Amino acid sequence: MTTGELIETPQRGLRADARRNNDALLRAARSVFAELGPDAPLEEIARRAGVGIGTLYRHFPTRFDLQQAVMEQHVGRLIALAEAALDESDPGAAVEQWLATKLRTSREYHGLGAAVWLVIADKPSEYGSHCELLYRRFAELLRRAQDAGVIRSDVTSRQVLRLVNGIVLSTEKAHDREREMLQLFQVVMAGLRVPPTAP
Amino acid sequence: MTTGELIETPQRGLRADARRNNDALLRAARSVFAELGPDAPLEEIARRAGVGIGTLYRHFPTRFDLQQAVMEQHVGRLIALAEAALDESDPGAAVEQWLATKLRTSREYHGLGAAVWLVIADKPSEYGSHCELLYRRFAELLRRAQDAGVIRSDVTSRQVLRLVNGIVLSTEKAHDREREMLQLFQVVMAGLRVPPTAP
Amino acid sequence: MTTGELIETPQRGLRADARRNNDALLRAARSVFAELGPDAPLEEIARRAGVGIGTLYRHFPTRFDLQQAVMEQHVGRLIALAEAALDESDPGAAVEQWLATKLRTSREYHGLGAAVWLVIADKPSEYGSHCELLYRRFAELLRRAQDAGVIRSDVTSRQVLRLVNGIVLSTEKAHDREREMLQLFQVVMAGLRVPPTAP
Amino acid sequence: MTTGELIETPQRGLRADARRNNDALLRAARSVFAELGPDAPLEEIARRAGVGIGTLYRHFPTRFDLQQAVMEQHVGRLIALAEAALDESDPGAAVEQWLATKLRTSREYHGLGAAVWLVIADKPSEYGSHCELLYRRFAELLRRAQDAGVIRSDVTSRQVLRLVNGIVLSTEKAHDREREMLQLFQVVMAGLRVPPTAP
DNA sequence: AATGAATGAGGATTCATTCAT
DNA sequence: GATGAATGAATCCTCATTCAT
Repeated sequence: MTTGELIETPQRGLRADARRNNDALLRAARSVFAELGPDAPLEEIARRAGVGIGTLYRHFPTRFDLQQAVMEQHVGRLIALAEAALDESDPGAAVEQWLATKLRTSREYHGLGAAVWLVIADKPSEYGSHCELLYRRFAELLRRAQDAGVIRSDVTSRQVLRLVNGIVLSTEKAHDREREMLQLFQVVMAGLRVPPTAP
Repeated sequence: MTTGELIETPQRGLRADARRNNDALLRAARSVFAELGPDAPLEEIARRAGVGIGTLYRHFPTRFDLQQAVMEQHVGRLIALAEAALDESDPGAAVEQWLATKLRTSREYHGLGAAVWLVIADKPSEYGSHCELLYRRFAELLRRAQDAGVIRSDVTSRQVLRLVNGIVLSTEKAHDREREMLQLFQVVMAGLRVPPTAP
Repeated sequence: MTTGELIETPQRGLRADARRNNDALLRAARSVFAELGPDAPLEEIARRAGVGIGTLYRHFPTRFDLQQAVMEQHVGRLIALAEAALDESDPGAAVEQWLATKLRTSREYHGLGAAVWLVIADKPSEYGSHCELLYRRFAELLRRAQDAGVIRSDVTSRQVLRLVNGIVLSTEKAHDREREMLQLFQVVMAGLRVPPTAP
Repeated sequence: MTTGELIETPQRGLRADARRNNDALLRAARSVFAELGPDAPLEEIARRAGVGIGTLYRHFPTRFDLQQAVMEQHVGRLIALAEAALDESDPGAAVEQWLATKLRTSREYHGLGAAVWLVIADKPSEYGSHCELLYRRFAELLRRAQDAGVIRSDVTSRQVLRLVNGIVLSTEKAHDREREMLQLFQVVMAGLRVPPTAP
C-alpha cells in the first residue's frame, strides 16, 4: 500500500531539467507561502527557485495550481503516515501521535490549505480525492481508537480534524507557538478521551 | 460599570455629518472586511459607506486604523457582555453563554482580529489595553466557574479563548458553518467541564 | 517718499481679526514656502497660521495670490531699502550694500519669486508694477555708481540683478551657504568694478 | 582616455528591445523633466517613450534612479568634453569654450541636477564619483588657464561652476534666454580674466 | 523549454478646492 | 467671516499575466 509514493513524484516522463525545476518551484513555493501567505508574489517564488517567472507559469498555469500542488504533497505525506499508523498496535497512541504530527507539520501551511484542505472541493478533482482519501484513512484510525474505548464515540473524524486545525490557526501569531500548540492539543485530547468510568 | 458605553461613542464633539460618516464607514468596513478579508480595497468600503475615498482617509489615515476601529467596537461589546455576565448567578452557564456569543459574533471578524485580538500588541495602545481588559474580564468569568467546580482548573483563560477562536477560523469555509461551529463548541465544552466524580 | 509703507499694509478697512489672520497667513506662507518650496501643501500653511483652510482660501483665492503676496512684501522692503540707499553719499558702497542685503534676504524666497520677481509679468498687475518700481530704483542706484566711475558702464541693472539672483539659486544646497554666497558675491563684484587705469 | 564612452552605454548585455526602451525612456525623461520639472508625472515620460508605465518602473525603480540616469548621461558628456579640451593648445579659450558649452547644454537640466550635480552626495555613489571626476577635470582645465595667466588665480573651480550654474538658473523664465545667458556669461568671464597690467 | 521584458489593471494615497455648518 | 468636512482627480506603484526572443 504505497499511495504516498505516487503523490511524491507526479512528474513522470518529464525532462530531467523540467523535473528539477518543478521540485525547486514546489520547495520555493512552500517556503514563500509560509512566510508571505497564500497571496505572496509569484515572482518571489520564481526568484527563490532560481527560475524565470515564465517557467513558473509553464509548470503551474495558475496560482491555485501551485498552491494545490504544495498542499497535495503535504496531504500525500499525511496519508502515508496514516497508513503506517494503521499498523500500530495501540490504537489510542496511533491517533494521538498522528494528530500531533499533523499539528506540527501543518504549521507551515497556514492559510494555504488551512481551511481549504478539509473542504472537499465541490468539483471532483485529483486533489479533492486525495483529501477524501486522507479523510478516510484518519476516520479508520479514529474508529479503531473509538472501538477500543479510548476515544469518545460521539465525535466525528471531521470534528477532530477541525479542532486540530483550529489550534494551528489560532496560534499563528503566538509568541511561543510550539508550546502553545502542544498545550492546546493536550486540552483537546483530554476532552476527547473517554473518562474512566466509576467501577 | 459602563466601560462598553464609552467605547461605543468615541466620536464625541464631531459635527453631525462627520459622526454619521464615521458610523457609516465603520459599518461598511465591518461588512467589507468580513466578505473580502482584511486586505479588501478601501474604495469598496468608501463606496459602500456612501462617501468619497478622501473622507475615508480623513477619518482613518491608515488601513490599520480602520481595522483597529472595527475590532475595537467588537471588543467593546464583548467587554460589556462579559461585565453583564459577571452578574449572573450560574457561573458555568455564564461562561458558556458568553463563549457562545463570542463564537457567533466573531464570525464576522475572521482574519481581521483573527488571531490578532488575542495578541496584545507589544507597544502600549488604547486597543491593546482594551483587549487586556476583555481578557481580564473573561479570566474573572472563567475563574468563577472554576471555583464553582464546573470547569476544569487546569486550563487557562487564554487557552479557552484560543480554542474558541480556532473553531471560528477552522470552519471558515464550512458548508453549514453555524451548525458546524456549535458542534465543535459542544465538543470543546465537554472537554472543559469537570467530569462528575463517582459518589 | 514712503512707497514702502503702502505695501506693508494692503489690508486697510478689514476687521481686526481678519487683518490678524492675513498677517499670520503671510508669515506662515513665507516659512512654509521657504522650507517646502512653492508647491508646499496649503493646508500646512493654514495649520501653521492657526487658521482653517477655508480662511486661507477666503484671503487668498489661489495659490498664486498667496505666493505673490509674500513676494510683494519682500519687494516692498527692497524698494524701501533702495530708496534709502539713494540718499547715501558713497554711490559704490550704496550699490554694494544694497545688493548684499538683497542676497541675504532673498535666501528665504528661493523658488518662490526666484526667477519670478525679475520677470515683469506680461499682463499689467499691481505686483508687476511694484517689481518695475524696484527695478527702476535699483537702476538709479547703479547709474549713480556708474556715473561715479566705480562700476563698469557696460553692464545693465537687469544683468546685475540676475547675477546676484543666480548666486542665491546656485548655492541652494551648499553646505556653508552663507559663506559660499558671500564669496561668489565678492567674485561678481570684483568683475563689476572698474579696474584702476594705469596713470 | 575615453571615460565618456563607458558612460554612454551602461546597458550592455540587455536584450535589444530592452536597450531600445532604456534609450527611449532616457530621452523622454530628459525632455519631460526639462518641460515639467523634476516632479513631472512618470506616466507622461512612459507615454512619451512609447512604453507602459510598468516598463519604466522595471528600468528605473524609483524616480530618483531616472533623474540620476539622466544627469549621469549629461555629466558623462561634459567629462568627455573636458578631457578633449585638455588637449587644446590655448588654455584660456579651452576653459571659456567648455563653460559656454556647459551653459548651453545645461539649460535642459534645470531643476534636475540644478544645484544638485555640484553637490557631491554624502554617500558614495557611482553618480557622485562621476560628478567628482567632472569636477576634477574642470579644475585641471581652470588651473591651466590660471597658470597661463589668463584667469584670475583667486577663484576656485567650484566658484566658477556655481557662477555659471547661477546664470542658467536665474534666466529660466527670461524672454530671450539664449541671448540673456550669453550676455551674463560675458560679464562673468570679464570678471574672471586677469586685467592687462600696465606696462 | 526557459527566459525575462513588457503590459496595464487595480489599488493606495495626497491635496487642491468646494461648501455645509 | 471662520471652520473643517467632503470630494475626487491625479499620481504613484505593484504584480499577475502575456509573449517575443
